[in-house]
Amino acid sequence: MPRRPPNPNDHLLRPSSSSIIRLVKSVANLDEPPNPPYLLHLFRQIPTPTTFLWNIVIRALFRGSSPLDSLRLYDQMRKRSVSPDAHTFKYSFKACGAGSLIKEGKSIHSDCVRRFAETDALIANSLMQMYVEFGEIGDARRVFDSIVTKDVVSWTTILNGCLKSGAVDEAVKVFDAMPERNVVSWTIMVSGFAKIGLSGEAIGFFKRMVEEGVKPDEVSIVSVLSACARSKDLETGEWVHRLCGNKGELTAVALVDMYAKCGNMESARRVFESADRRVTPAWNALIDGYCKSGDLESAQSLFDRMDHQRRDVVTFNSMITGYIHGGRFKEALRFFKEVQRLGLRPDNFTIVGFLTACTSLGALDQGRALHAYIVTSPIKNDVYIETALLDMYAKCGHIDHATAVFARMQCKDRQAFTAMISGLAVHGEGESALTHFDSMIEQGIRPNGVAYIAVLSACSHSNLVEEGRKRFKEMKSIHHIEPEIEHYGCMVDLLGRGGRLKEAEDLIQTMPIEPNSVIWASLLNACRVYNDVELAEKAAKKLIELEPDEDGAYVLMRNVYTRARRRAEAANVRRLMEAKGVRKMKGWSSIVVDGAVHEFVSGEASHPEMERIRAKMEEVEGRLRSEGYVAEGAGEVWMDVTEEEKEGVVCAHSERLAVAFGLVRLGSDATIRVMKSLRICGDCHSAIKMVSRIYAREVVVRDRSRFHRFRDGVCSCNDFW
DNA sequence: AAGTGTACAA
Repeated sequence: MPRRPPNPNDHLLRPSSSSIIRLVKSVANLDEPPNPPYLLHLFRQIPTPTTFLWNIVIRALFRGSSPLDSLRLYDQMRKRSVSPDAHTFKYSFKACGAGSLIKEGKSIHSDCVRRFAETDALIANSLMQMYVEFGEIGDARRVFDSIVTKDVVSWTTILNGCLKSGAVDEAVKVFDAMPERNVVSWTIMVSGFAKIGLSGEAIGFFKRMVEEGVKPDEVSIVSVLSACARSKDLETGEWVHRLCGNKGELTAVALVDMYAKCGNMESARRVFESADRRVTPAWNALIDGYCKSGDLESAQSLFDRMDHQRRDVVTFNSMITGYIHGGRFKEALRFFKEVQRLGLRPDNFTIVGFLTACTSLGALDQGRALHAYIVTSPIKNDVYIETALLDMYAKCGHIDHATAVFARMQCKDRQAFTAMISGLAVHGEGESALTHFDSMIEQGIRPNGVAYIAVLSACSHSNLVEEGRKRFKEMKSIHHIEPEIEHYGCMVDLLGRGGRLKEAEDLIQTMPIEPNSVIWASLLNACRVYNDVELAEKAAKKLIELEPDEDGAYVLMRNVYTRARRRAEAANVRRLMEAKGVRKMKGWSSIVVDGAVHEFVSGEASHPEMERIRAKMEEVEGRLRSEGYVAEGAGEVWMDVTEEEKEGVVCAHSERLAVAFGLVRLGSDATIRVMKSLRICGDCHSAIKMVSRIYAREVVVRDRSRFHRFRDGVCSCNDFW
């Protein structure tokens, strides 16, 4: 029968019953899913449909993604006492599976056993598949065992169910016991193992399949290429490429993605350029590859070359994360505006990207606005969004909001716990961080190296030396995680700041990894705090070897000599710096007022409201002095300036300018929130403490390593940072 | 009965 296109006005012609039946059959059998209301409208005009007609409409409806309509039809069929046959059940089970209609599925199952034995593979296979989609592997297994003559689909379905439910050993048993395996069975093994991170095994199954003479199809090729991409197995990827050529647009996409993820952008580009159809996923895979390799220019030029109509939300998401990883947050935020302007629907990936940009910029207000938007939008919170949200609040200074987000999370994974722990760490809440870590382990979540970085840095920020030592030992002895350079860095910091300089030095000497600049800088900083000139000289020498152009070692060394009253040597360091052309890095601070970011650089007077700021600073200085404040500049030199300049410039440190600006422009009860690019200096720290008391203002400073919350003359760091 | 591009913690 020739298929005719559905015409919405056909029903107006009041056709005969037989032509309606022909129309329903043709609409229901279309490859493209029909419009459900239209199909139902036609169907209802048939006075007494046969079981066959009910069946094809039930099938058409769930294919058109209306599984609930399928089941309504099944119910009507029963009410009108039409006998269901095997196909009725097959399609109804599929509809239940597709729509996660668990209750309905079980009830139809019991209807079914009253009429048919489960031993019929036609029914049993779809029933099994339904239980697999419900995640009820036990029920699926029971159905499987009851089938008398299992065909290859029965075996393959239960195999898929085992892997989906995480029963890997069971899956292997089923696979070995199968009397016959086709390309689908093999592909299930390939993708199932790849999904749980065992890409090597996944690739092994593919190779075995080829050896046993089963011809790979496009789905299996795509699966194995994805496994190669995941495990960065370029060699196998190239072998698959030779095996399959680049036939088929899905293969081409998978090849581009595989080469890009393996870091071979030349091959990725070659496949892309020679593909007959450059579909959006292929562009996206290539763009993302350039972003991941840090080549934002190539990514941007591809993006520009792309047909505007072709760009989808994934394209934008890739660009956004690319710019974020490149540290270009403001440009990343511009893509969001573009997504909205084009009327594309931001998805969870977009939201996470936006939040990450806010976190890095310290843009609390924008992050908060997005949080409000999520609540009212159709976007469903997931663990990524929630983790990004809590991280945003923590890093923007609101540890209480972060804690609240965390408490409400339905499923807390390792990343969520780690974000919470490191949030508590930078706020100096070490004990709470350790409690969270312990409760994570109690819940059966195994820590990894990153979680341990968070824990050890929490100990180090809160001066929990013994706890830190204990955790560091347990890391290897209990959790079998080999410490990496970052963990040694935390330990050197912890021991050094805790005054155990000798132990810190011993650790550096005995650690199995070559110490890096972070480690030597930590030790040097500890030497400055505890006035150990000799060890400081050793550390500085190493640091300068590793980073000859950086100013850190010189600045710290000058402070060490000055504090030890060895002025000649301090001056010598200064001369050395000048001779080598090492320049001091200028720090900056920023503060948000009325949604606008204001940036301040030490000693610079470029801000348009500088007059008011200067007046405020003079007033503040006056009040500090009358309260007995003396600039610590006499003992410690923090800036690269001469003695005469010293006090004046210390007073003009960027964080002081930002705080003064906050006093001028913010309401008298608003918290002053400042972000600083470097660590806060000791002098500013004491001054801001007093400001918080004299002006009865809460001041929060986020510096390079942690938060300082100043309230009533006290800082949350307890002067330890 | 199987597959495909983008995300969070340091």
